[in-house]
Amino acid sequence: MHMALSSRSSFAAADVLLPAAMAYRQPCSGGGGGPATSSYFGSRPAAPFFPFGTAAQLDVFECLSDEGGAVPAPPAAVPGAFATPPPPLPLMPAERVVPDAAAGYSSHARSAAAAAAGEGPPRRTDRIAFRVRSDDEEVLDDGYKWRKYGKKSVKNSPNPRNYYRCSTEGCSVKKRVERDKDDQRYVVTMYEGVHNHVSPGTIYYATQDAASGRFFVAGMHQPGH
DNA sequence: CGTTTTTGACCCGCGC
DNA sequence: GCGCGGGTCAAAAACG
Repeated sequence: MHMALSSRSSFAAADVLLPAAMAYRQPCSGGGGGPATSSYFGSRPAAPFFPFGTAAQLDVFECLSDEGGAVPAPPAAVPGAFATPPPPLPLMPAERVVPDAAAGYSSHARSAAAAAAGEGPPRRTDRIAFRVRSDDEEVLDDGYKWRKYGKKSVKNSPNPRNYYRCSTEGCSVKKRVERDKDDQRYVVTMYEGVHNHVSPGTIYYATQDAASGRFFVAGMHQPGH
């Protein structure tokens, strides 16, 4: 069963959401105040992926980082991103969600990843988490094809956590999805790793300007296709 | 028929 | 050393 790849008309609002996603992501890596560590995009200018989808559902968009901790969604102007997103958000204090998620994941994900990869070294993986409002849809369509490989109930949450892996061969990007334990209306999605390929769904893609580090929507299809 | 989901077992690191 | 919590594997079932 495939997710809502086509069951939902997510394209209509995508032009709005894409900028939004990107805009939020930039501050995401910086950690809202600390030295811009650029944990995610900054260090990996490659394969883009967009953790969002089902446009209509995206109500609140928060970004979490495994090192900075909470990164409250930047309310207004985001330098660099083209269009300032129109999100009427911030009703949710990010501090509540992040510590839990971030702490838990950073410690365990590391060991687990290391074990799985068979390499002990501090192989830092790009990890990014989003918390979006989605009442009925759990798995947001981000254009990639995911294969579920596990499901676990977590200690401090009544909701199970689902584990997905990118089904594209050679791509080891993982993603875990769970409903917010406090707000069942929200879904926390965590991505780990970077896709080594473009979206099979050929949704949107973007390019990053090496000099400025900014992102630009380059089109609707893969380059050269 | 190929791919994905399901689900329990297994494994591993960490804290006590 | 042991138990707990969390992440992954793998076999079988389900699905399109």
